Amino acid sequence: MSEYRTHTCNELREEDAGKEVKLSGFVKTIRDLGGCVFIDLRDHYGITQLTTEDPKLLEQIKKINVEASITVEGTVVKRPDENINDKLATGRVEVELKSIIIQNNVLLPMPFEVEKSHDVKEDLRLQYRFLDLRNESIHEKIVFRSKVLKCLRDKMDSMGFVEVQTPILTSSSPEGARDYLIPSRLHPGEFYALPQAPQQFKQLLMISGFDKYYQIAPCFRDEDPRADRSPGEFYQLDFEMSFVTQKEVLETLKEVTTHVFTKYGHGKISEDSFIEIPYKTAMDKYGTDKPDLRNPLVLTDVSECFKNSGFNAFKGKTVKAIAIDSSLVTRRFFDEMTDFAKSELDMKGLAWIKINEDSTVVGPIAKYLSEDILKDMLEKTGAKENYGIFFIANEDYLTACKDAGNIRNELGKRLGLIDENIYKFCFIVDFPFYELTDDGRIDFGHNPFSMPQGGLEALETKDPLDILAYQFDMVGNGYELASGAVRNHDTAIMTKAFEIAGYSEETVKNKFGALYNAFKYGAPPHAGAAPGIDRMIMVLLGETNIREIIAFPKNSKARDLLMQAPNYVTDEQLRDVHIKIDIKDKDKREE
RNA sequence: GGCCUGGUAGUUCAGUUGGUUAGAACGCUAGCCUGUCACGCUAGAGGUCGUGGGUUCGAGCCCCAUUCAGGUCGCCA
Repeated sequence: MSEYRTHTCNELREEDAGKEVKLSGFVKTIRDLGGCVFIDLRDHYGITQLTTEDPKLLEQIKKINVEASITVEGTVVKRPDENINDKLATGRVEVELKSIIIQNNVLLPMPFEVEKSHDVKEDLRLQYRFLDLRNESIHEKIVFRSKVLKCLRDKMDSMGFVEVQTPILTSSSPEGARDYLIPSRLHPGEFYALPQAPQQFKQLLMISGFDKYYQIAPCFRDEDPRADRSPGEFYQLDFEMSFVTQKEVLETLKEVTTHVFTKYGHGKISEDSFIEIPYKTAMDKYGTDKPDLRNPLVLTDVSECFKNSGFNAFKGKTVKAIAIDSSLVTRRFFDEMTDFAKSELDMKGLAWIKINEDSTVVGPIAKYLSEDILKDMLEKTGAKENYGIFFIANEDYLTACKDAGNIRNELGKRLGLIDENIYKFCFIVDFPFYELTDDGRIDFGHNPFSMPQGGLEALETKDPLDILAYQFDMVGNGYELASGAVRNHDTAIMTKAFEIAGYSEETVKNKFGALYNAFKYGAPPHAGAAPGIDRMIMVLLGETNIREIIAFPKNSKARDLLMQAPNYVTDEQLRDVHIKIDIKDKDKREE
């Protein structure tokens, strides 16, 4: 028997009545009724009500602060029928106290009430995260995360994957996100970098013949966070497979995702999930490469319709249309959407028309649309009586699509078109291999490790901007949940691919020396992907803030408010690693 | 780095057109209360209105700067 308890706070039931028990936990609330008192004792497992009428104990309880940790002894008693609380698993019994030991009282004022911590400003919560995590609902999310991690590991094991841990201290890779750097003590002036992903290691493991690798891998990127993007560090279910094509990787993603979302999701997986949508189609139809397919609205290209209309502002531009059933909205809805487009999306305006019940058409640009044009437009968009159509136009094709995508999302929200109780997944495939940079150069669109479709022949014969990559994302409910690729394992293709992007073979050798060299030793064809675990758990729980499902998250400036990192270090520490600080505002440095 | 929003009691917020002593709820403290489980009742303490400057007879409110936070764009192989 433990010195501290015979049972947890979630164990005692009616049939335990009469038992002498010992419980330990935190004081959730004290309800002092004068002659008797009730204490809700909370531990990791649940809540048990304690009670006493003993004057000596009543006196002792006056000294106990809420959230103190205590150990109590007492007798389990059945509650009278009229006092049963079915909201608690232990609500049919209570513990009649015999003794209380205060393990540690609360010595400072509480910064907030634990029971209401969810409503408290985030920086205060993070500063006192250890108290925030006592809150049952927040505590539960971390437990949930543990279950999902175990589920993922079990699933990967059962599918024959081997978990391999790869280095945390590694080398900086020049492409991609900004690295976190670690100065070397033994090698003055040299730096390690924290891995942005175990990308090169997992490819090396394929060359080592591990066939199927996975890892719940910490990844580090020194970029600004977002609500759905963890600051600084995050975890991926990183995996890679040999002798497979894109098809097998997508199947694996589907199997793992279906498994974990069926087991732990709060909604059903939609029947039509896991369809493959080419990147270009996604941009055309949804205006984004991470469409929320729960939203039934689609974009229609109506640029042609405006070519011969009298509305000059749209002439020669890309015009996207979104048709909505407007029978339940008023004129005001259209105006509010226009305001939204201008203020939130920085668009110049948002044109619209509304088709009345009697087929008359109203709206700011209605008068510019001839009968023929209108007929064509209704046919293309599927609009009819009691429908409205929004128009999004821009000289730049992609900007028009993206703006329209944002309008589509907002319409979905405002019209309540999103079914919160289902998950809809899809694969976005066929990402362009190259794209133009702002200054007109050709550069890799997504990542230089992926295989161009058509191989060497495509690189030698096609317009680079027409070449597609075996590169894909998995999207769920509008979130990018994974991305992956068939890797380029052929040094001839690799050299050519880099050449087109303006890099010499020397550069490739320098940048990816280990990989480049290893590919020369019978590298097998391989492919893989990496679902983001934090984001997956966030979507499983229906959360919109990724920090909610991380035990000790950094804030949106990548600061750890609890441990106060980053922070200044001593001059001696700096000397050890051969670093001199050179910042303008010297006053900011503390000794 | 840009843009948007916000910072008022321990916490969450309200605060009218710039006008007397800045309010509420919860929490906290003290007292009362023997069946509560959001216990109830009574009383009380608690504020440099983020910071600095300005306008004004007068600023929580208007202006400028600055700082912190959240969101977003850039960024994120």
